[in-house]
Amino acid sequence: MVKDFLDELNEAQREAVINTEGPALVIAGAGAGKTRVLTYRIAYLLSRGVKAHRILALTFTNKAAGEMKNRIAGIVGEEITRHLWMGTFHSIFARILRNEAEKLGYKPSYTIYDATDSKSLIRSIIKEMNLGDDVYKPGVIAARISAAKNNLITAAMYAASPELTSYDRAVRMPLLAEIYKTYSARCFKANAMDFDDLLLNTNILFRDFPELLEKYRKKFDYILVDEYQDTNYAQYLIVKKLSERHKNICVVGDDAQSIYSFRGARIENILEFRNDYPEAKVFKLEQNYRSTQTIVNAANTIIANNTEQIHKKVFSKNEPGEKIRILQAMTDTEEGFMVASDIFDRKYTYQLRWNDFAILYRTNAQSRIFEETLRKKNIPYRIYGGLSFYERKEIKDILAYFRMVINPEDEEAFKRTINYPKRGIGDTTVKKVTDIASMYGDSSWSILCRIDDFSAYFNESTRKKLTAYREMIAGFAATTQDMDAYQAAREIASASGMMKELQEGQTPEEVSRLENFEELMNAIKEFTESAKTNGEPASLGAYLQNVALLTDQDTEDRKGGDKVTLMTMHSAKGLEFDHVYVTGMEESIFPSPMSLDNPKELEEERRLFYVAVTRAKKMATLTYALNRYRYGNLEFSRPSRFLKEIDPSYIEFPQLASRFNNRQEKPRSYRFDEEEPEYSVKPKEKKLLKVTENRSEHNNETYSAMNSTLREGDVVSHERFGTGTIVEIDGEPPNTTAVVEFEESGRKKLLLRFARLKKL
DNA sequence: GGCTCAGCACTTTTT
DNA sequence: GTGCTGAGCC
Repeated sequence: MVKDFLDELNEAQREAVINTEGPALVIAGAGAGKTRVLTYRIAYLLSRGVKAHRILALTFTNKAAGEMKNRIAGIVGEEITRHLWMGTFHSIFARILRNEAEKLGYKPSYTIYDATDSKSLIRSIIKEMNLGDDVYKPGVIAARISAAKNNLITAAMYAASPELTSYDRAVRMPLLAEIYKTYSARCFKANAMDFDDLLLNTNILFRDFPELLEKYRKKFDYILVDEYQDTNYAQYLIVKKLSERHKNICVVGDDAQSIYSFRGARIENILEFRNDYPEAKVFKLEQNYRSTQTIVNAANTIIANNTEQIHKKVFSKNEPGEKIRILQAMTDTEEGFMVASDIFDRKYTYQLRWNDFAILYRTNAQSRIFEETLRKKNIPYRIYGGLSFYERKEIKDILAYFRMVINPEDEEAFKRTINYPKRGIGDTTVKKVTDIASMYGDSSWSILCRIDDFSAYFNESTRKKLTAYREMIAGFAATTQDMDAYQAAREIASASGMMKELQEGQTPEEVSRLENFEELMNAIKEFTESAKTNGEPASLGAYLQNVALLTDQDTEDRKGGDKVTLMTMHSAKGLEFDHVYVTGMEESIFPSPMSLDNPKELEEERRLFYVAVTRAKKMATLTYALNRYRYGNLEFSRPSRFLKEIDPSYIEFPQLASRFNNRQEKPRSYRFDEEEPEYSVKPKEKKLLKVTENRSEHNNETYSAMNSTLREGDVVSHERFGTGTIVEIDGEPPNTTAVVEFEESGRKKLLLRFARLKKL
């Protein structure tokens, strides 16, 4: 069996798999089979008798961990795979911190504050300190605190650092250290950790409790880290400490794909790996199996403009493939239509699925226009990013109830649930409660527990309402004690009035909120069932432990269906699509204006471009608009400098050719005129053309209702194909489909533009 | 206490 | 164009 899967690897991959002892650095170019090496290396370890629970594999996303687990399970079986310690840094160390929380003064039931919770807490601290949030911007402060934590700088260390504090004075935020201190204290009091605390506290745990460090050192015989170029200092140190004894540490990554420095990732970790482990074996995976030669070569010419990198020669033995297309649009709206029509045409010309296409952009704000244009063309799409599922208000609201039940000291959950649904406890009352709480250095919950001590502050009816709330939460804790997560969630949702509130909604937004709520319930149900089958705890508390660390990617995926993917270039990392559109290739967008004054940041933008282009398997299309709406008004923008960095021999400008050959004034996004794709439609493979009723002024085309006047057998003419006969019409408007047999060539063709048919 | 409306600020990427 | 906040009114 071992031999079987080793045979599927190339020389470099195999070496990286079987050299399991001692430090190893695997430099994996884009599409070079990085995940493959990781999974096989783990499978190989298991096949050599290493116990699954002694392997620690750290990834960057839940999705990566999940995929790897599936693939390993496919080789060695699910039962063994289940015992692997495989997950994101955050989830693995959250789990370890659950076990050891008390050492640091936390309870095992601690809550994880997500970015929204952190920001909201910071906002309220700023307010309490009577600082203007125009100077002390919560977002900026959250980023500063996060950066400090990623570099293991605690609040006390921060305040003691002349460098940091003088910087803060220079940017007119002298009290930042103070805010950081209060923030940390509040989190601690609320028995809550934010994302960065999970890593910071793990480090503190290992620093202050050497016997614990020893315990985990002995526990994990082999450590593997995926996407090592994206690790920050806190993560680096944890891994370094854990592997210090046996040094069986294998890190896999690609310095050319390091794109997360803004949130603390240090490309140096991978560049300088050999400084820490001079004896490390280095494996370079240079053959790209994903993309055409053109794409790989073009990407190489892009990244060659960077200075800081590990030398490697990525190559492809796939077909040369088509050139990279660069398309120009007059406006951002036209860019949207251009991309949408191009996808539409390609899909029906080449019989593709919507799944084969992805539209990538630099900022989430750009997604709106693509959503609109795709919708107008009835093209199904799936959008990632923006507000993630778990960040939606209705989801956070209901989760806040669960949090209150599990950890009633959770202040952010308290603020969310105290008056939602409305129960007559207004802002004034809430503020009084939280003020008293911070005065006593206590949680709001504990104030509610002895509310009658504060009759001077609250009149009787208010006290009654507060008590009713307290009893409701305490009641939930009691009644759901022996329930599984799903039963408990249902119970709390209906008894709290949340269900009723959601069901009463009439507007489309409210209906969608209810749908989201039901989706959450499904997710909880799934969690409960899978936990039960695996013999793991299925309680609400167990569910809550993971949920804060989930992103929507796993849930969105499940919806499935054949859809075009829309996402930022960042979130596209690790994915691949046949056809990729990299949009907004403009100086004012990409590279981001924020990066222009810093060569390092500019290099990171270039790596991001590299990542985006190398997502494409068959064809990459780069688009830009000459004018773009930026919050209100139209602004002029120039093509991105990155476009000029690609070796010209790999790119083409189809619009220019088209205009020339075809006397067409409009920029055209497809090369209809050059080589007509040949489609002899055999009866069984007949795929049908979808025609929509949408109208687009922009490309002066109408997908019209005239389809309803055409019948099978009608003789029609087409501006380019000549005359032909309709052999089949299927479906109801607006989704009518048709196949036409053209006389001229004697073969059947699918049409790109149904509306171009004229009945004769 | 709760609702509505006007004005404002915002756009880099996210575990 | 959007989403949040705060003032003003019921």
